[in-house]
Parts: sequence; C-alpha cells; structure tokens
Amino acid sequence: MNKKRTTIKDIANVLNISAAAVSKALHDDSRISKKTKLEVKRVAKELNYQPNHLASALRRGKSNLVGVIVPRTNSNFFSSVIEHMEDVLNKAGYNLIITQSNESFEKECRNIDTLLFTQVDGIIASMANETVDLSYFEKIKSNNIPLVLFDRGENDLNVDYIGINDYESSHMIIKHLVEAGCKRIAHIGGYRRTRIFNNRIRGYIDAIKKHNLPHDDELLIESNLTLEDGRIQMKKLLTLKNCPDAIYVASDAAALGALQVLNENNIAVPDDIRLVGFGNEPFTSLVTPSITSVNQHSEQIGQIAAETFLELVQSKDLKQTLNKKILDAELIIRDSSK
Amino acid sequence: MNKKRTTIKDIANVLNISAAAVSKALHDDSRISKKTKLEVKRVAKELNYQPNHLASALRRGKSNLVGVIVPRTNSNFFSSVIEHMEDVLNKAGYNLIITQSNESFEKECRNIDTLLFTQVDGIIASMANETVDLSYFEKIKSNNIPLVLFDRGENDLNVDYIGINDYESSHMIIKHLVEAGCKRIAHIGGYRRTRIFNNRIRGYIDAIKKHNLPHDDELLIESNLTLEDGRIQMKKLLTLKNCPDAIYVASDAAALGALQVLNENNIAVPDDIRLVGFGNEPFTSLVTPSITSVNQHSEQIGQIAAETFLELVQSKDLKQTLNKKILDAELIIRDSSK
DNA sequence: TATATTTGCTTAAACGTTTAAGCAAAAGTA
DNA sequence: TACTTTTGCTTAAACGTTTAAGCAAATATA
Repeated sequence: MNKKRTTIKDIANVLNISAAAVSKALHDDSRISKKTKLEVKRVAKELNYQPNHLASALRRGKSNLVGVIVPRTNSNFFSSVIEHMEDVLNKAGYNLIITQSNESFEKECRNIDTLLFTQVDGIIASMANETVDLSYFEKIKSNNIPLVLFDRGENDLNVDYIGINDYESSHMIIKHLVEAGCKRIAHIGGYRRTRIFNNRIRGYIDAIKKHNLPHDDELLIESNLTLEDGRIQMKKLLTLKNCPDAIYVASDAAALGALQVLNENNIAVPDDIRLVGFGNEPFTSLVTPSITSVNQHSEQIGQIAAETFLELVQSKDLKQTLNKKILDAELIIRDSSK
Repeated sequence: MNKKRTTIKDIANVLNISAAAVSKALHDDSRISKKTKLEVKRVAKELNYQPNHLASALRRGKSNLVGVIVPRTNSNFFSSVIEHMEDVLNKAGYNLIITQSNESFEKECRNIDTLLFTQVDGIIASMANETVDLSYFEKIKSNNIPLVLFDRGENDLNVDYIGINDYESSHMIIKHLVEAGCKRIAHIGGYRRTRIFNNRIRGYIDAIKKHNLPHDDELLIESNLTLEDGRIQMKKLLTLKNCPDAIYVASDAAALGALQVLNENNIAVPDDIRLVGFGNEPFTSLVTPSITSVNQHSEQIGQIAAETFLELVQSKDLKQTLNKKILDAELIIRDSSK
C-alpha cells in the first residue's frame, strides 16, 4: 500500500548511506566503490526505483525534452521525419513532444508558447504555410532555446536548416518531362512567400528557359496546394486556348486533384497530358495512373535534424556556425509521366 | 545580457514582497490584495516572466503532461483523434507527449517506459496490433497512473475505453450488401486476439446467419490488414471455385490492396464484386472506384477520451466506476458497393 | 617515517515553485 | 471598550535530485 514512489532517499536508508552517494552510484561516479554501486543498483531494482525526471531536470536546468512542431502529423513525410528524429533523440536520452499547427499561424504560436512553458531543451520545427510573421520564432531564439528548422524554413531567421534542394528538383522534373517530349509545361506551385515553393518556382522558370520552352504567365499558378486547389487550377488550365502537355504540381495532394479532373474529362494521362507531383506520398503509387513524384528523404531529414540539434546543445556556448544542409531529392517515375 | 530567466524571486525583489506573495498573486489567491495582484502581474509581464514548469510540477507532484501512444500518427484516424484530444486537454492546462509504436510491441513497451520516466499525469493509448502481453500496461496501472484506452482496447485490463461498436458496424455493412443483392459475402478481417477485430468477425458471422447467407470457412480470413495483406488475401479469394460477390475488409489499406487486385484482373467493382472497407481514410474517396467505408468518429473519440481522462484525475481517490463508451459508427456508401 | 595523494563517502546548499503555519494590522462585533 | 474575525502578508519547509566542498581513512611517495 505504498502510495509514494521510491526515491533515492529510500535506497539510501536501506543501505545506510547518504542520498548523495546513491545519486552518484546510479550515475557511475568514479568516487563511489564498485561494491556500493552494485548494492545501490540491486536495491534500486528491488524497490522498483524510477528516477524523478522533474527533480533532476529542475536541478540540472534541463528537461531532456525536445519540442517538435509540424504542420500536420497526418502526412507520410512528416510522420516519417518524426519517427527518425525520435530514433536518434531517444538514444541520446531525449524525449519528444510532438505538436501540430494544422498549417495555422495562430496554432503554431500557441504551440510555441506551450513548448516554452514545458521547458523543452530545444525545438525542431517545420513552419506552417500561413506563417509570415516570425516574431514567435524570434521569441524562441531570444529565450536562448536551440532551434532547428526543416523542410519549411526561413532564411531571415538565421537558424540551422535541413531540407532538400527544391530548385534542383524542379530542374530534374522539367528535364524528365522534356525528354518525354513535352513542349508546353505548366506549374501549379505554392505561394512564393514560402521559401521551398519559391525555390521550386525559380527552378521551374530557369529550367523552362534552359530548355528553350515557352515561359507563359498563364502556365505558372500559385495556390495553397490542397487537393481542391489542384482541381480548381487544373480546370482553369484546361480552359486555355493553348493547353499544356504536362503539369508539374508542387504537392501530391494537388496533383491528385488535377488527376481527378483530367480523368473526369477523359483526358488520357500520360498520353495527352503528363503529370508530376511532389512529396512521394503513398497514395501516389496507389491511384490510377500512379503519379510520378519526388522523394524528399524524410528518413535522412529526420535523422540529420536530430543530429543538428544534438550538436547545437553540445556546443551551446561556443559561437556556433550556421548549418544549412541541403539534400538532393530523388525523382520517382511512375505511369503518369511515362 | 541576462542569461538567467526571470523567477518569482526577481518579481518579489522588484516589489519588495516575498516570493510566496508573488506566487499567490499569480494564482489569484484570495488572501492577496487586488493592488498587489495587479502590480505583480504588471512586473511579471515587464520582466517577461515564464513560470518554471518543472519546479511547480515537482512541488505539486504533477507534470500536467499526458502521454499518448498510438500505433502510428500517419493515419487520418489517429491524427484526427490526437488533434481533438489536444483541443480538450490544452484547455484544461495539459500538454501532450505523442509517441508512436509503429504496431510494434517492443516499441510500445519502450514508449511506456519513456512516458513513465517523463512523469506524465496519465496515458491515453491505442494498443499495437502485436500486443498480447499486457504486463507493461499493468505497470502503468500499478504505478497509479490514470490510463484510458481507445479504439484498440483490451477487456482484461479493466480500464476506461472509448471506441465504436464494431459488432454493430459489421451488421450495418452486411445489411447494406444484402440489400444490394449480394448472396456470398467474404470477410478479410484482422486477428481475433485484437478485440475490435474479433468483434467485427463476430458481427460478420452473426449477420451472415441472420440473413440466411452461407457461412463458409473459406470466406473468413484473418490477416494483418496491411495493403499487401489485402492483395494476397484477395488473390486467394479469387481462386475459390465458388467466388464471393462481395468482400468486407476490416481496414481501408487492405481494402485498397484488394481493389488493386480486382482492377488488375479486370473484375468490375461494384458490378462483379462489391467492396467495403473500414476506417474512412481519405484515400477511399480518391481511388477509382471510390471505396465504401465506415466513419469511426475520430473527433468524438478524441474528445471523449480526453474528457474521460480528466474525470479520472479529478476523482482520483474515490473508487472510480469503469467507463466503457461505445459510439455508433457511420457507413459511408461510395461507388465500390453502389 | 613523514607527507602527499587518492578513495569513498558525507554534509549542505541549490534548482524555482507551492503551501502550511503564523503573525501583525485592520476591520468587525458586542 | 475589549473581544473576535478577516485581511494581507511573511517565514520556512518541502518536492527529489545534483553537486560543490570537505573530511577521514587508506594508500602511495619520498
């Protein structure tokens, strides 16, 4: 009927030594004898001792918690990133607090407050689409909390970043479509204020020029890239006098919307119009025809983001050099562009 | 250049009162004057005071953290449950630590250890498919930590549970298929050791009998319900001399696998074979033909699970009556069974 | 042998809160 | 007036751990 949990004091009482000695024994301090260490560990196990994480965190001034903010967990990319981040950080003794912003700036701000309140040792985040005002992220920095961004980053913040080479990815996609014989390629992109979408757009424009294809304003569209956006923008593209023969869509969800519209209008994919998405979400291989897409290496991004965070806390005082790690993405060619 | 964060002592010094008075003022204690409260709050804001969560948690013996364990976050059902749980719990002052087991028993055990180590005030979990050994969940109970299960529960554990009526859902599905004229209905289910899958199987068997349809052993299959399982089991069903005219699959992923095989074999859905999935994952409405499925009311489940947890902590000492809340599911009829 | 070093512990303070107990002054009551 | 009650604070201890400082005994060094 022992309501109370065992503490190091309980162990100390059993062995008639001080609580300090117990603490040191549990941490394998060199000034504690082998014999005492063994006895302490034995009693700890016997009494089912669980260290009080709050007390040690309070004393040591760190919580061993890392806050994670993602636009949503319900995406293969983000949940995979998180999984691999967790692997690395758990091994280093950190636990994760995962929060989702649902692409809302307001929710993101509340998440940041929550994480700061919870005394996390650092924050690894991917920004909401809506976010333009960076004051809340500045708040993290001014609280001296290590911050690492991935995928959705922001140059102005001057923090470590891990992402893929969006500019190059666009080049890769356009090259693939050109080689397949496409002459008129449209791009349904995100809003330029988000760095990754801006890079994809820049890559698209430069690649189009490089291959001497027409760079027509009506072929370049900005949107929120939801499935519904994909539908709307695809319908708009179909009304053009001079219809494109390929569409590069900056998200898989929007690409799926576009595909639905094409199917509904009995336009053959890839024969009449070729289609490429972005993100390599599982459903891209499940729909008919399967959608060509870009693998963003979520495993590596998660792992590297975690490692970057660890470097950051380990070298906290020394003036840190900025880390921007850009991975090459991989084009997964499927039926929609074959 | 103030490295240190502001504490209540700093506020106390500014106002020449005791730290205790500051603490009480911040908590609107009735024994502190209005004037002092206002001043304390003003100074707190001025100094950008952030309460040290660890210290207050240590002192009060509770962390205001709730641990969540789900098989995976990359599922619309679970991420939606989490989102709505978060809404309720944030309002009540709790934060979430989300962990995923990836359907692995081992990972689930490690997650439980992690959460206990982090001193969570309670755990809300949905069990991994693999889990049969309940000792780790018993460990939660024996640590006196409130435990609430949802979706994937377990009768033997005797803890609060929120889920849908799986047995009734099967009846609903069979009724729908019978009304559509089906005479020979197969079921690709999960393993009976998991309660929800057992209930779906029982519902299937009883409904089949009720409608005087043939209950053939070869029509009832147990599997892991992954997409690949759906493909394999569907191929097996197609080899039967007496082929079914409808398939009820206990997960959307497996239903999709089955659909792929049917499409590849040029078997018309729904004309030759009708298909029903379970879970109402977004892709069910996106594939061709769209898949009839069951909406599990993730929003309500998340909300009720959170509320159940709150009831549990509020009435911790009084002998708690067991809460099992079973919601009615909703059949979403789509092209695959029309 | 006398002195220095190492070993193995102890004591006590600290981390930032909360809270029980207490005390003086103000306000209320008879 | 003399008392009780209320108000508005303070003091001090506690939560469970870590850690700097210190001290005696054992061991090494000269």
